[in-house]
Amino acid sequence: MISPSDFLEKVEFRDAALLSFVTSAIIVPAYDAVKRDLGITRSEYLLLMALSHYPVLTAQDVSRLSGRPRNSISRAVHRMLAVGHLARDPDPTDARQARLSITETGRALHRQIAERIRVYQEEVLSPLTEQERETVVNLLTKVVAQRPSAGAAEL
Amino acid sequence: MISPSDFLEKVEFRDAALLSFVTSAIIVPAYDAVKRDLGITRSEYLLLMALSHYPVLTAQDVSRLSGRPRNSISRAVHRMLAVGHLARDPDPTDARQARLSITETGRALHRQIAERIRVYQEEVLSPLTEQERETVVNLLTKVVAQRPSAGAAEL
DNA sequence: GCAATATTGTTCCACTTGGAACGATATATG
DNA sequence: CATATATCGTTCCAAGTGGAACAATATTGC
Repeated sequence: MISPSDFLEKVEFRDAALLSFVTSAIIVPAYDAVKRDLGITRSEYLLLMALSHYPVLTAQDVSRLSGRPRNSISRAVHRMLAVGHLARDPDPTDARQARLSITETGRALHRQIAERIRVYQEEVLSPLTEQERETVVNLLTKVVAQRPSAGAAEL
Repeated sequence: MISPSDFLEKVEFRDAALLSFVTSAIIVPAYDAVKRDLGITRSEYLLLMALSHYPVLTAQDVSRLSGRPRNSISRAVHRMLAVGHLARDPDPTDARQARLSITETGRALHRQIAERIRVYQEEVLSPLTEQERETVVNLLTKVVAQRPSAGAAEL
């Protein structure tokens, strides 16, 4: 039987493939679990996540921050408004945009989602010692520092 | 202005977010360029990639190897057959499955795609020294070794 | 101050995706 | 040997996705 990880050693861009494999091992199951159990799509939790770290954002801000297109965020905003996880106020200085903020129930949901993803992260990265993990984080941080505005995390 | 990378420092699962950010910075633009310039979808190049490293595979093999569902691979097989990048022969010992192999034009296309992705990889990882990069690769390899059959690379 | 241009958020649409069910074939069980 | 179960590849369908065009509003340049 051929396993997916055998494939990694053969591929022409092995380093990217390794990064992708590890990322997927965390993100994909976590994302599936969140969608299945909480009914939240990716755009929706990116929206909640952005708003739980910044008190007020426009939809455009969230789009740029998350790397999702504006129409996806627009849909997410409507769904989250409908279930009361978001508040939207017109911006008094610019009638085009609206000021979005997260509600307490939205924040609670975000905490649930984040905790769930964190559990997957810990499990996948458990083969590394504390120090090894810190090394990886430092080196990846160095990489990110060179492209602060690149495509955004495919979280 | 808030940049996506600022977000990384705040998120609850920063390590996964870092991995995801770096992976996306390579994979997403590379994938977009391949689709735009060569008209090849992700399932299709995963198919070509698998077959350029294993002489004969069934669609099921490719599905397991790539982590893509069987119907996606099925579609990819038909498209690649239509343009002559693939050959399909009935398996004499099992009429359910077919033996897939890549043609010379398929192999050439694969080379183009792989080279293109490799260029993105080199550009994004260029902030690391040779040694640092080796360190990252070793540590990620250690992580992968613990879950050889996990979800497969989201390449 | 006014016309040209840019930006925000939305709707529309074409496309990709992956789960589920299906027919055909193979394997296991009694 | 017959029936139940599993597997392969396919088709169907519902859902998510993102580009493009759009109306409303803001900003810029003359």
